[in-house]
Amino acid sequence: MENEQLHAMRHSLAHITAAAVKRLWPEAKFGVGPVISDGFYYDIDLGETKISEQEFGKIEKTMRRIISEGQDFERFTMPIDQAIEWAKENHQPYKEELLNDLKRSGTTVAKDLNKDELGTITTGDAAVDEVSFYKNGDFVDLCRGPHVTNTKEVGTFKLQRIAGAYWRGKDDNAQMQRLYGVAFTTQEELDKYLENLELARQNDHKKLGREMELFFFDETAPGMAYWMPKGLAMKNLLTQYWRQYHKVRGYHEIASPMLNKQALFETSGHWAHYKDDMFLSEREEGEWWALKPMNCPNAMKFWGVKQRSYKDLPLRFSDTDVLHRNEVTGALNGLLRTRTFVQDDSHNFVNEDQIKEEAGNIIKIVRDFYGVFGIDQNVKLYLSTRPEDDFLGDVATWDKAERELKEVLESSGFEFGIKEGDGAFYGPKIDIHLNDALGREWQCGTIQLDFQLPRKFELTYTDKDGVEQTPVVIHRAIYGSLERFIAVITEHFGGRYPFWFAPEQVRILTINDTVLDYVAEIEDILTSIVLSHPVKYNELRYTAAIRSESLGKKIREATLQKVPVQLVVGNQDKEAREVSVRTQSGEEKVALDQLVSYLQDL
RNA sequence: GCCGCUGUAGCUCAGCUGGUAGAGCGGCGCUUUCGUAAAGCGUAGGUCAGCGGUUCAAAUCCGCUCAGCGGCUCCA
Repeated sequence: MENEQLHAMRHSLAHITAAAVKRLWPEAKFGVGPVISDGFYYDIDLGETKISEQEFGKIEKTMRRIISEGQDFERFTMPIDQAIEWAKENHQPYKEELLNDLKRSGTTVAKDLNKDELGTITTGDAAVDEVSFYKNGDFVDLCRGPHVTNTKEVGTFKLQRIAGAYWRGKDDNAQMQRLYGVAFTTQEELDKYLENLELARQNDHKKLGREMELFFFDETAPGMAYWMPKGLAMKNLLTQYWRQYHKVRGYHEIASPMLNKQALFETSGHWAHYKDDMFLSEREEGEWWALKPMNCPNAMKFWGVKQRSYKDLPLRFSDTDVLHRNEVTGALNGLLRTRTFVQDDSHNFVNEDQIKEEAGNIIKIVRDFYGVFGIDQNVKLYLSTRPEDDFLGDVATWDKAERELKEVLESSGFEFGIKEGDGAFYGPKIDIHLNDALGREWQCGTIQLDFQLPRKFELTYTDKDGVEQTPVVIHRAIYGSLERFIAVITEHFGGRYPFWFAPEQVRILTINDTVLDYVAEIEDILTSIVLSHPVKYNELRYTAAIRSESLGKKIREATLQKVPVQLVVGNQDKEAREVSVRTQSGEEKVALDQLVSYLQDL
């Protein structure tokens, strides 16, 4: 198989990278060096020495020398205890840790191992008797393989970047230096890959946001977007569609304070967990107020404000209030990760028997919303199940809920994956992921069951037998955050949004000033146009470029700003009572009295 | 928060091993009224992210801080 060969090439390059690093820095201690999509990486601990990109040339040169030396990859095995001795003698503590895990559990995959035992020394019976090594030249590495037979067979590669990475993904462990490389069979493939990467960067929402005048950031408000008129138009349109859609499906929109005293979050439990990530203000000694980082605690208040009956269920409170989270600086990323954001939130109160149907209803909303943008085939859904130990509630309830969510997913027609143990401590969840331009996955929509929050707020309803019961809450957001959703669809469409969603849908381009009266006439028509699908009362967004510039320049500007419909207006058009319509698919003449229906049919 | 990189005019960028800042676009003014991706001329913009240090001299070297990007961790 070609893929297996490419995998072996990349894996071998990881070893060659490590071998080169060892030649340059003999004291290097190595972690793991796996294959990833498009390439490979190797985790290296060089103590105080920091590799920077300036050293890539030197490392690559050494790698090329190793490759040209034509070293064979030789596999051999060693008894496990002897391998541990080898790691000790060669001062490879990370390998030693991996070997101890192998000996005890037969695996080095951290999540399959008992946390408390991770990396500890093992006594007693071994889970594996011997382990395999690969040797190329004088470089020996613990490895399952497979590899190419000779270093000359590794194809073409390029070191890409260096980044810090915690050993075994735990931030209290040592931070290693992760050296990333990309690798392909041929130079053409590598060039193509780098070229595509460059093209993907053209679709960066931060770049398009500036060019299309959608939003910007300022260093006095890190992680918080400023919305320009065109960007705000999109944000409002998302909300408008959301509001129209939910209103007729049994959702009740609410709004609540943006600032609460700490007591609210103490009740919800967030104070203990997330105090450090909240924006706080100490109004009086010892009295803290917090900008709300999520809507749930306030949403709970709406249930508790009056007596509730089983007849009220399901009861759905939706809102789009502004939230603030003091995300760590390193996590911020344009609109993809902000400190101020709006969730298209809802808290649906149900009883346990209604979970499945309600989750099914929400999945249908997901289908509709993502379908409206034509991206329902691009989503990836994940079911996250009960965490190993850090969870609340009884296992039977969890199991039943997980089973039901899985059934909902199975009948949804969406493909989905399962993230074992990745659920929140209060309940299982379904996440909806979308890719950005660089192929990174971002969680957008989410459906989270919560068995705990209603208890914390002591919320109850009276069932038909007159007994007090506790409802279950489903936290759900379809877009996720409006900010992130806009980022993702901007990158998905490269700024060329569907016509109904385009921030500037139509631009009139004049040829000279003698048509200004005709332009006014056209503007009257455009002002009257209201689109009705998929969003009702979607007033047409247009501008007129009437400045004394060449037509070529006006076309260039409108095209760069990705305005989907350009109306060229000159004397010929004026006399013929028509406009020259430019779209991505070409150009055509449209009679003035046909303009409304033409635009409404786009 | 951690690791690496980056920060020069509104934008995109140039500025070699230190000698005290430049271009194109954009803005403004004048001219031009033009038919499908950049009209012409002129002009104004910068404590070179900020603070401190080394030096006769710092955009350039060093330190700290801030912000952004790529990863790691996190993501209620």
